[in-house]
Amino acid sequence: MFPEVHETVTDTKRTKESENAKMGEETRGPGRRLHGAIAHKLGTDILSGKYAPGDVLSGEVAFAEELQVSRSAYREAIQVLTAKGLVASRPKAGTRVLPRDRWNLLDPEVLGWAFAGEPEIEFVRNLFELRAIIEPAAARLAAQRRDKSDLKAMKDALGEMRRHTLTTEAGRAADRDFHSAILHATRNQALMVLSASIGAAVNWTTQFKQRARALPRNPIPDHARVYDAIAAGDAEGAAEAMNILVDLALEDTRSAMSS
Amino acid sequence: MFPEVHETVTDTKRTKESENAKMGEETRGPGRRLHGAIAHKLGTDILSGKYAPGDVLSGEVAFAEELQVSRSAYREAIQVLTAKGLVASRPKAGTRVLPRDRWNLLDPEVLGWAFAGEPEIEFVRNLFELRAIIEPAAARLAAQRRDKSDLKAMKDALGEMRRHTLTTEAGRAADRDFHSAILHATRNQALMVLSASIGAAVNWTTQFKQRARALPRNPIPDHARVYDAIAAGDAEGAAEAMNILVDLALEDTRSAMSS
DNA sequence: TTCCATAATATGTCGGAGTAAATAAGGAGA
DNA sequence: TCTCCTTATTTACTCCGACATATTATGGAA
Repeated sequence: MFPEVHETVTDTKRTKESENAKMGEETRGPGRRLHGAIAHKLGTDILSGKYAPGDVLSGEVAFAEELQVSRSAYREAIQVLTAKGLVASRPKAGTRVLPRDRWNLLDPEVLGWAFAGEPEIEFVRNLFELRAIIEPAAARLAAQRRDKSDLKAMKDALGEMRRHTLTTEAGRAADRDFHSAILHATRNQALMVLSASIGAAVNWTTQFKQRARALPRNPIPDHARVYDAIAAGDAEGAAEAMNILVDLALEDTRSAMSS
Repeated sequence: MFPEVHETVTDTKRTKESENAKMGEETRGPGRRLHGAIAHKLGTDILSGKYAPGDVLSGEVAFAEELQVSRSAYREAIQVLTAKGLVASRPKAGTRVLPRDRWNLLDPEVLGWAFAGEPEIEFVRNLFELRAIIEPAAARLAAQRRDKSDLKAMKDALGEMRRHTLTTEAGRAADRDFHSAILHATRNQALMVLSASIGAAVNWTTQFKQRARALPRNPIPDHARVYDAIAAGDAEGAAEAMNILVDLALEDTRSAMSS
């Protein structure tokens, strides 16, 4: 769609926001390819609700032209979105956004797109609920299966957490490392994959907390209790301590988001 | 690399296995596009271990030629695998298989590729462990949040299960519907997404059980107990009943796989 | 030996042409 | 008038060949 001849305004909602993309500049971070940038843009647009489930995107040629990219790059981006269950395309019918229950919401990249804008509070609650299910169970397994290297990783992360606060990136990284070490000690691949998703979500929600206000609570003692139970091989104690930890985090986030 | 002047046989491993693919025939089921077929082939090859983490695939032109497909189709397939965390490609360095902990193992399609061949028994155990964590918690939430339509869906699925056995596709579908209805009643998007993965895994493992021998146990009473507890709003009872159900399924699968 | 300019190589992007599939339109037959 | 089959048309799908870009390897100068 060359701006000077936009006579084919066949689709519904293109008119008002034609000051669109032009890609390949600010949206395209370093190291990210063009098709990756397109996928990121479309992904965030879909997750933010700009394109709702059931909507059919404009055709390949039109949309690629609109974004000022080649059809190849656009198509490769669409394949990415298709792989994550966000869209599906068929000849003649076009490319349409799939219903939400088809989205791979636990895909790390999709989660990133969801949190790129303002995520729905309901979805954040869902993630915390999942975390409240997974992590105590993981702590229980970790207490049964951990070895010395696992304990060392947890202890190191705990030490890092003592040196920084959750308001710093280093502190959040240490927090993630601690939880990641626990997941790793479960020796369960599937749980570890969830670790990537949950860890990312936890990271973003702690950023929320930081945005709202400084953290009132000192998280070290709660984490230390989890570590002690795992080190002692106390499965039920580890599960219970982790339960408390997650509940407190949920509490903090809830009050932060209501402010 | 024009076919009539193929004197440049620079790559390493083309010689011995040149009787390879030719795609677009038996591997390409109806409704599946060419790039989807390529992604399926490469995905199963990676999950089966034919390409191990760290391996670098032959170059685009060479591999596309080997599969007798265009570079475009091959590239789109690679984008799919990249989106699922199986591979990553960089200019000059080539496309290499990522370590296992980067794979999105809970992606339904990836799970399908994993079960296309003979899945590692350890991985199946991991999935059941995850299921044993998720489903009782889901049943607990479902008991608290279900409405009439949820109960009707469960009841219908239960009725279907009574009419068929798990040796038939209809019976397995009913079993999946029952568990899916419970997940849906939790009102938790993240849990529902896991439903797709777990449901698929359960389906494939029940197929395993069937392959080994006919099911000895009648699954109806166990399922009915879960339903009764959810219908009664008994959260702890639902969790406990589901716990038993998952344990029994694990038991059956374990004995079937050891035979 | 170290460092920087240069070349080599593989992925990335582009534009265009043609194929195949799914829907819509139209016409023949009942 | 309705049904069914044929035909058009639209759209995604595939292919091709070329060029751009990024990264590594190479080789020469300091």
